[in-house]
Amino acid sequence: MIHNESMSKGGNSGDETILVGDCIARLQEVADKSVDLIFADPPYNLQLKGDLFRPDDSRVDGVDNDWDKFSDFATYDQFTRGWLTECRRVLKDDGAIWLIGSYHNVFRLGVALQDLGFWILNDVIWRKSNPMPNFRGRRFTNAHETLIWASKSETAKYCFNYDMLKASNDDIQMRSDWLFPLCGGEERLKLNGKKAHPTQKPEALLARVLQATTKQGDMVLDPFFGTGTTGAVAKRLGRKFIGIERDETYAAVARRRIEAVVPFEERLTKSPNKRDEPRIPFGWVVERGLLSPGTVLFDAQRRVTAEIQADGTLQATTLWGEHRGSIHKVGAAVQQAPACNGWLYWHFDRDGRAAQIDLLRQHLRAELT
Amino acid sequence: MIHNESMSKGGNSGDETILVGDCIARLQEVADKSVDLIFADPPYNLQLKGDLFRPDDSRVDGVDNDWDKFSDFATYDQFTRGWLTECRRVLKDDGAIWLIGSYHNVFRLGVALQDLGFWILNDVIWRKSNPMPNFRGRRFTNAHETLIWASKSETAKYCFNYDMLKASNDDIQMRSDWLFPLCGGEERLKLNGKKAHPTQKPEALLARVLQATTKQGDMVLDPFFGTGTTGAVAKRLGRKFIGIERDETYAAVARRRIEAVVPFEERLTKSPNKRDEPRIPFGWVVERGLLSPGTVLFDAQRRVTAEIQADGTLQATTLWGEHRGSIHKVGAAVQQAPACNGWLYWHFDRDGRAAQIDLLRQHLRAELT
DNA sequence: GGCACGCCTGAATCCAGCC
DNA sequence: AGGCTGGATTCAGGCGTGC
Repeated sequence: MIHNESMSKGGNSGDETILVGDCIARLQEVADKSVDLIFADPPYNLQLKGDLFRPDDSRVDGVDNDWDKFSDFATYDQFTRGWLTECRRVLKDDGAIWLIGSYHNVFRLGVALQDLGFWILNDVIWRKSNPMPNFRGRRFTNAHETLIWASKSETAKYCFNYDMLKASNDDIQMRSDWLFPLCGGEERLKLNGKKAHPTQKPEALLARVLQATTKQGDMVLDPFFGTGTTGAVAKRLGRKFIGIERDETYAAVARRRIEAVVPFEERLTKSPNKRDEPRIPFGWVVERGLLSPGTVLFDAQRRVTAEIQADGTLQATTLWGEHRGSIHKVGAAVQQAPACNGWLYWHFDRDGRAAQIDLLRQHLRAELT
Repeated sequence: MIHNESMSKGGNSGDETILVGDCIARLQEVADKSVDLIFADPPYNLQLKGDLFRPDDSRVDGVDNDWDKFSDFATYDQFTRGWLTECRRVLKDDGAIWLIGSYHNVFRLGVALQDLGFWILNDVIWRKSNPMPNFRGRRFTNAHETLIWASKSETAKYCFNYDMLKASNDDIQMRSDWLFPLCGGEERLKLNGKKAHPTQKPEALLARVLQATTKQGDMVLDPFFGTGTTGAVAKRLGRKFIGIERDETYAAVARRRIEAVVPFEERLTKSPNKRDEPRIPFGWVVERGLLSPGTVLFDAQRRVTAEIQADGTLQATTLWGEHRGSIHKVGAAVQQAPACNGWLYWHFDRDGRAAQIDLLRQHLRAELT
C-alpha cells in the first residue's frame, strides 16, 4: 500500500519510509498487522499560559506550537483514541507499543491504552540528569517523563531482550527507571541557529527502547516522527521504520539526518556507564531515623552546637545571631566562613564518642548499592 | 459531625481520628472544606484477580470477555470518582491531594483527578532502592511507584515548603524523583508473624509528603488508612489526622501503632518559608532613621547611584532618563531590566564598606519578633 | 594550547497580597 | 474582580571567550 516517499538509498525499498501528512490519514495506508513496534511521542497538551522568566530575567523558550494546543481534555482524548485505534490495527498481534508523555497527558494516554485493549507491561521513568529547574520555587523540579510499554493484548508474545539488557547493565536486571541527559549539544538539530524541533528526544532513550523490545530487521512505526530520532536510531540498529510527520519542515530535517546515519551494529554493545557515587542529602539521614530531630550536633572541638530539626535542617545560636538551614549553611554561619562541608564539620555522639555525620552518609550509600 | 472513635489520648479531641467503615459513607460525616491535605493509597485489585467493590459495597462478578474487561475498568473508575468526589468536598479550597499507585491504576487515578477539576502540580516517582526483582525475566524490574500531587483547582494557593525541601537537600531544589527503600525491618508491622498489611508504605515517604505540603497543625485525611502510616507520621510531625479504614483488623493495628508514637517537640516540626516573613517597606528604614533622606545608594559595582528621598522613594539619573519610585522600580529602571529586588541591588556605605540595604530589613524584622 | 569563567538553554501547566 | 506592585526565584552541561 505504501508506494512512495521511501528513502531507498542503501536499503531495500520500504526499509526506511517517511510519510508526510495527517497521522491518522497516513496510518490508513499502512497494512493491517504489519508493524512489530510502535513508538509514539504525541503532543503533550502542556496548556502553557503566559511567559516564564528565569531569575536572571531571560525568557524560557517554551512549547507554544499550534500542534500542542487542544481546547479541552475531551478533544485531546478523542484525538488520542483516533490515532491509537489505527496503531492497534497496523500492529502485529505479538507487537508492542511505547508511549511517552508528562503528567499533563500521560494519564490520558494510559487510560486510552487500557480501554482499547492494550496490556500494560511496564511504566518506565526517564529520569533527566539535567532537567530544567522550577524557577519560581512553587513545585518540585519536573525531572522526569513517563513511558508506557504495552503489548497488543494480555496474551501477546511480545519481544523482550532480557539477557542483553541484563548483560549491558552489570548483570543486574534493568529497572523501570532510566537515567539519561536531555538531548543537547551536537545531537540537538538546529535550523538557522534555532532548535529545529522543540521536543527532540535523546537517541540514547530510543536506543534503549529499540534494543530492549525489537529484534534486528523488525519494523518500527513512529506516528509523530518529528525530526526523526526514531528513524535515525532504527537505521543505526538495523531496524526498518515508517515515520509519519505532519510538518514538511520537520520531515525534511529528518530525511537529511537519517541519510547521514551509518549503521554501526557494534554500538549495540555499550560499555556500562560507571556512575559517580550517589549524592546523599542530609534530610535522608533524618527521614530514615539514623538521627532524630532534637539531636544535638557539634564540631570536632565541641565548641559549637546545633540542633537537628524534623525537616533535616539545623538550628544554631551564636553571639552573632540565629542560624537555620542546611548542615552546610549553618556550619558556615557558625564559623563565619564563606562555605563549609557539613558532612565533615558536624559530629554526633555515638556511645559517648564524637563521630562524624559522614559515617551515616557512608552507611546510606552502602545501602543504595 | 464526627462524634466518636477519636483517639483522644494526648491531644485535643478531633486531632487524631480513626473511622472504621466504608470510605465514602464515612467521608460523608466529614464537614465541607475542613481538610488541608488528603493522602490516598487506594486499592487497585483490578483485572479479575480479586474482589472489586462498587461504591455501594456490592461485589463485582468477574467476567473474562473483552467487553466486560472494559466494564471492569468502568467499575473501577466509578469507584474512584465516588470517593474522589467526597474528598473534593471535604478539602479546603486551598487544600491539596496526593494519590499513589502503580501502572495498574495510576493512569485512571490521574484522569479522574483531572476530570473532577483538580489541578495536577507534579507527578512524583518513588524510586525503590530495593525493589522486588522480576522473577520471570519478562519485564523490567518494577522499581518505582507513582504519586500525583494536585491542588483543588488551578488557582488554589496550595502549601509548598520550598525552602525546607531545598535546605534538607544540600541546597538543591527537590526533584520529582525520590529514592526510598521499601518498608521493612522494624518498621514493617507484623501480626502473628506475618505482615499485617500487604502494601504498608514507608514512613519516610509520608514524612516527605507531609513536610513538603502541610504546615504544623494542618488536618490530614487518609481515606484508605490501612495500618495507619499516614496517622503515625502526622502525629509525629504535629499534624492532625482523620483516617478511614473499612477493615477493623487493620484499624486496630493502626490504633496501637499510633498510640505508641511520641510526637516531636513543637519547635522541631516547623518549616518556616522565606515568603512568609513579614514584608518591610523601605519607607520604614527611612522613618526609623536607619538611613536618612539624601543618603546616596549604589549598586555592588558602584556604577549606579541613587538618592534617598524623604518619602522613602529613590531618585536616579541615567543616560536614558530620570527615575523616581520604589527601590525596586528604580533598580529595574537603571538596569533597564524588567524587574529588580531593590533590597539586594542597592548598597549603602557602612564604615567605608558597601553593605546591602537588606541588612537593614533584617534588622527591622528581628525587631518585630 | 589549556584552563577559568561566564553565557546560554532545556516538553514549564512556575506569585501573592493589597487596593 | 482585576490591576498594580513588591520582591522572590535556577541546575547541569555544553560551548565560547579571553587570559
